[in-house]
Amino acid sequence: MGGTSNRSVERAFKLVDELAENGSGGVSDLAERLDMPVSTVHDYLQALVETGYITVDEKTYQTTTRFLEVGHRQRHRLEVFKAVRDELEDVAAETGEHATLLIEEDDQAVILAVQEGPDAINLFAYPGARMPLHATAPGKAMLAYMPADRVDDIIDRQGLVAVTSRTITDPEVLFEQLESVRQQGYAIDEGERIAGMVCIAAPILDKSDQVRGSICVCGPQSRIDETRRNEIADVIQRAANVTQVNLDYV
Amino acid sequence: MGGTSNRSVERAFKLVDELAENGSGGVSDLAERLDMPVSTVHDYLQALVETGYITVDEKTYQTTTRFLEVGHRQRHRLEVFKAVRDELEDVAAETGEHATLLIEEDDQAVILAVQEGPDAINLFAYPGARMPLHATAPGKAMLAYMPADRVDDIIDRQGLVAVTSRTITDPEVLFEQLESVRQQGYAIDEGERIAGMVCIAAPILDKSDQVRGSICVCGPQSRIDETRRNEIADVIQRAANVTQVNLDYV
DNA sequence: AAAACCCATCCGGCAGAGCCGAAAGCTTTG
DNA sequence: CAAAGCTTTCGGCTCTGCCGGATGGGTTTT
Repeated sequence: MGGTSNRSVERAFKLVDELAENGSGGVSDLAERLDMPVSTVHDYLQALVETGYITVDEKTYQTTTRFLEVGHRQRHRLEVFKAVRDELEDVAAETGEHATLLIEEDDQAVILAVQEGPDAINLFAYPGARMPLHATAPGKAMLAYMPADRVDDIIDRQGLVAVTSRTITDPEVLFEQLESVRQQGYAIDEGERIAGMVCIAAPILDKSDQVRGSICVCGPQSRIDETRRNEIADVIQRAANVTQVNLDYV
Repeated sequence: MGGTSNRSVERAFKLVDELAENGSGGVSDLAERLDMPVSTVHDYLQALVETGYITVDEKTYQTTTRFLEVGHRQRHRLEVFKAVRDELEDVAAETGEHATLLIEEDDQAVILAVQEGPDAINLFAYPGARMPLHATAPGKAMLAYMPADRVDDIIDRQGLVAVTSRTITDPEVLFEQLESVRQQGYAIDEGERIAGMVCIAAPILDKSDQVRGSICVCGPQSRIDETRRNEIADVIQRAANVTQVNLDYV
């Protein structure tokens, strides 16, 4: 752990994180929350406001819409996003459940887009939401198509942390499942991340068989029985295939 | 202009901006783009990666989905956003045009949400897009319900910059229009921001008559004649009223 | 296969920038 | 109107960000 990190950068983003996580606040309020000297926090907020990423109103600081903009632009640069867009809508319509697009980023699965019952009540599915790869259907779908040593590395770095009582924590079991994902063409998760929730996901591959993301459908266990699972699996696999074709045209 | 700004913070975000604006890049690539020493850029990127807002893949740096997440969270903390959501969808459906929700931030109008023809081809309407208040219907709708001295301040700081040949550049004319906005209850812009584009917008007020945002419908001039304008104005005013009621329940 | 080149990365000493205690302004509260 | 609680300013000491140069891996050129 070299710790080459630049202290100012670290602190600036600590402030951003705090504002993003727990909402707006005043100078001394934030100073206390982060256990920093008031004047220091003041200096940083000043600097951050000048960047345009933070704004003040009535001595209350908060994040600006610049984050939305940057996030949005990044998303548009990702080919998968463009390639999947229409498909995702279809999937949501055909299954009647939440359909999401995920990618892998820094050893985690991240939601890029959500379709149906937008970002409404669902606290777990919003753009930018991160989750462990091994504890979700889309994560497993992506792992299944990564080189084995890459998977080993991820397990090394992240561990197989249990999120619910059903999360896979044994590497053996994980590798077995990845094998069957490769055979079936889709992954499934039953309460491994959220109790009572079933997710079914298919990987999105490009023409050189690199994983680019995953399409996922989630719903309450009660609503998704054996036959519905097969239906859903069909729908998302078709969508993933179409996406793959689209990718080549982007 | 004291310039109290913290150099490290400034530089860190300059890098973020560059990556957001012109896409990913390597160390020396970015060093050149920003005219900074390579080793310095390397240090900053290192620090930024540690924050989780930037990621490296194959020596190529880019923004992460954290921006999406932060932007998303902010949006959810804004009451207007929640209050307007269903309405916006209805507006888009009823008018068949792009419907957007905007707020004021740092003397500018910013798009918070877009409905219909999602964030597709429309390069001008995406979440986070910023525009001058005086050159757009939603901007004028919001200005009309701000205290006069606030409007003066904004004109002082931002000026009435011409975006197209039809943009209002005369304060007198602007104030006249704001008056008629107050009488009609909605604002209109004909090619003042984008040539050939008509926008109609209604302000969203809370119970103490503070402006909280604006609902806007845009479309090509050719498609929106006199009668359609009135229809649209009715639809968005109704939506704005419902939103106002919703605001009290949030 | 050696040489030339282009990268990212490491190193380390110096200057200047970040740091924060203390004091000064502003509002709000009792 | 005093007191409390906030933001903001100030300024000198110290630490840290800075960047030229060295290192080394990787690729292309000769």
